Amino acid sequence: MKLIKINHAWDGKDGCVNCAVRKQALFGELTRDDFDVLHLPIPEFRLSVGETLYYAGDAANSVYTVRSGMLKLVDFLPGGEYRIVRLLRPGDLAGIEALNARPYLNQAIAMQDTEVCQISLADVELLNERTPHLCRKLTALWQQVQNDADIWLGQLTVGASAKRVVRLLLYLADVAETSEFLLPSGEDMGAILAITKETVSRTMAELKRQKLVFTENQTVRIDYAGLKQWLDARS
Amino acid sequence: MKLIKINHAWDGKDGCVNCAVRKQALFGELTRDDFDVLHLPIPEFRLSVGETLYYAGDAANSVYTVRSGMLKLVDFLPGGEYRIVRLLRPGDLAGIEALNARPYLNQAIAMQDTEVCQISLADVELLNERTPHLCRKLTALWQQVQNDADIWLGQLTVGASAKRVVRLLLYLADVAETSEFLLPSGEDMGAILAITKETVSRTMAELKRQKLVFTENQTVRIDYAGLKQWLDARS
DNA sequence: CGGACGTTTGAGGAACATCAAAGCCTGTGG
DNA sequence: CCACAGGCTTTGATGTTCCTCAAACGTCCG
Repeated sequence: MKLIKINHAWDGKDGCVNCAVRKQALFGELTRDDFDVLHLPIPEFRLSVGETLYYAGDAANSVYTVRSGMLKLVDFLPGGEYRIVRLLRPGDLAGIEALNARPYLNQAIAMQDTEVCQISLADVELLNERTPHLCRKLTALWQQVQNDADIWLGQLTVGASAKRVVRLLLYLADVAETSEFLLPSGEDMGAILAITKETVSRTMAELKRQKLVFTENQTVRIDYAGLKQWLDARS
Repeated sequence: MKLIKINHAWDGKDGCVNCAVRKQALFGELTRDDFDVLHLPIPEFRLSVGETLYYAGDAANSVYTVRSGMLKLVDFLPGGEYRIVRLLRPGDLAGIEALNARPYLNQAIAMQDTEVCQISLADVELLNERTPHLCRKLTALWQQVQNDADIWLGQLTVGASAKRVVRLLLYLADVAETSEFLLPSGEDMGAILAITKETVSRTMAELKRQKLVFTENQTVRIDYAGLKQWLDARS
């Protein structure tokens, strides 16, 4: 793996303290002094679309805070198929299983241009002994994992394929906090929903015909309320 | 909810310290002295098949360590369908989302006669300030959640229905650590795999014909190696 | 301009859901 | 002890959904 390492002018303590995603991220509840414990500067990497941050089974020495962009966590099945089990957005923590000294469970691949901060296991452990803040934040991040798994399992892999597509669109709008966002490729949507890209395409075409979604290039705008109603009508 | 409360002769500190599932469970890494912090005795409940431990949306003041039996975590969908998103076995922690002051995410229902210990949020927080052991154990338990979610998403909701059934049987054997175990009802297996109970029944019938699984009453014995081979043959 | 890649659309067939009825345990009350 | 009701499972017949395969179309880059 030879990812591009970024060197900011503000590398060092102030960079972290003022980080735009710090509130949501792992270091969200640390005090300014806590940062003195860390090995600074924190390495930061930039990934382009399709690049892999780590592979399933890799020895895990770091976790990564997503600063911008989006990562997909992918399971490859014997036979070449793949399944996307989670999406990571700014503030999320990738490779969280490293905290148990386990190899990475899945492959992390950038779906857009993405920036991540690398946090070594050693730093996490140092901080953990120093302050209870980190444990609280960790718990919150794990909770997020469970929350997502719940949505994935309860809503995105169940029922008619059209419903799944609509639920995914609503979910993406929810996490993006806007009804206009970058649409994953048909194949990726299929890998999230456990349906084929052709079925995704057909469903999207139908939704466009019904004026519930509008696309231009990669970006999509959805009629959030309309889609919710569409869902309720066939539940 | 009026569950049956159990009163053991050994209620108190010794009961916990000597608990059969303590090593895997939340208190696994506590020292004997740590127990002095707790409000003892720890309340313990017994649930019969079908009884509910808590409902989705209930205010969550406790987590529960499963001592024996099995719980299912269930999502109910608008329309009466339901989906099982996780199974909890002895040593697992139910209601883990309570640790973030969130209401319970799903309904917990006993699939067999089941015993649980109730641990109040207050106790967890007391311990957490006193010792870093708990945080480590919590992290391990959250990891388990992620692991399971991964298996669920990657293996149990993907591919032909027969493959899913076989993967579920192998999974159940793995967690039970024996190839002979209590078989969930057809409807429950369907709710885990996102297929109908009829399809489950047909698949099981076929596997019995092929001498890969044997049932008597509720218990099932599987030809573990045979099923693995069966899976590999059609991957 | 041409090639690679992702999307769209179509036709056909397989897999699974649905509906329905019969069979099988289990517990209950006569 | 047997009869019977209720729940769960089994099996069958039918229909729909969605996957598969295939070809055409569009878009991005060299």
